[in-house]
Amino acid sequence: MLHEAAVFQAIASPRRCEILRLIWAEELAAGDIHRAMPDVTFGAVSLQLRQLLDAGLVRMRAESRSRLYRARREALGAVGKMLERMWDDALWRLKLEAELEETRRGPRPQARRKKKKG
Amino acid sequence: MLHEAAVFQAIASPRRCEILRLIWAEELAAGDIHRAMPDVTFGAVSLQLRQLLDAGLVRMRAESRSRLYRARREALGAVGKMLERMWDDALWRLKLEAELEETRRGPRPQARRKKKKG
DNA sequence: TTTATAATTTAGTTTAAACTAAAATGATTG
DNA sequence: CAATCATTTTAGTTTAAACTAAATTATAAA
Repeated sequence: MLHEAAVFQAIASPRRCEILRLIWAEELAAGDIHRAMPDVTFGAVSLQLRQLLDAGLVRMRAESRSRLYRARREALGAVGKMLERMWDDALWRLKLEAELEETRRGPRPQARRKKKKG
Repeated sequence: MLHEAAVFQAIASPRRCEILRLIWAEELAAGDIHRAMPDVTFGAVSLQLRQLLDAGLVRMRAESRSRLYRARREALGAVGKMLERMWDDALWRLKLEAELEETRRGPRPQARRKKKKG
């Protein structure tokens, strides 16, 4: 297991958390990660990836011209579990927000109705 | 349970972690906390305490002129467990370091000897 | 070898956090 | 009430993190 202080420091940045989330379940190239966060430069993403790598929170392997990153979930231990819960909560919030939006466009149903799919 | 992002942010600072450690097992007045970290001003300590309070990581109660703080261990959940482990490790490191120091002043004993007290 | 692609690194800038010194608050004592 | 103590708050400074733009490295394709 990693030195917790380093882990806390690493995940304190929303940017690094977002990167971790992106490469939590799949391996992505640095460029893919950057495309998912177009509000910053490629350089900025690369620097954060380096920090995560130095902290031991992600793995990297070179494939042809690309460098593929993925989270070292096993190294994150309990912090990882908490990140997952946080991300799940975010999804839940989005879902909730969508439902709230729906209610704003029509009368609030008495009881939960089966949603029409689509 | 608290919003994890806020917890991560709060514990990312070594100063705030140190404060949490001080008030983990006992209630301390702001002034006591400051006396334990004389490298910063009272004002600085007070500001960090306010952050911890706003983040919901500590409780405060006023008693006479003092304000007594203590960690809300229950609110910290798994992060709290990790902090504890981190602090235990620190103690262990100190102990180890002391033993190493001892070996530098004399021949390394074959097996652990009972320490002379004082 | 030249050109293009993928990423990293560097140097300098912006931004935010932590801090200090001093002023303000609020309870307690004389 | 004034004086003191414990603490907080404010305004301004220092320091560190994140960022950008541009230069650099490394791989692959033409």
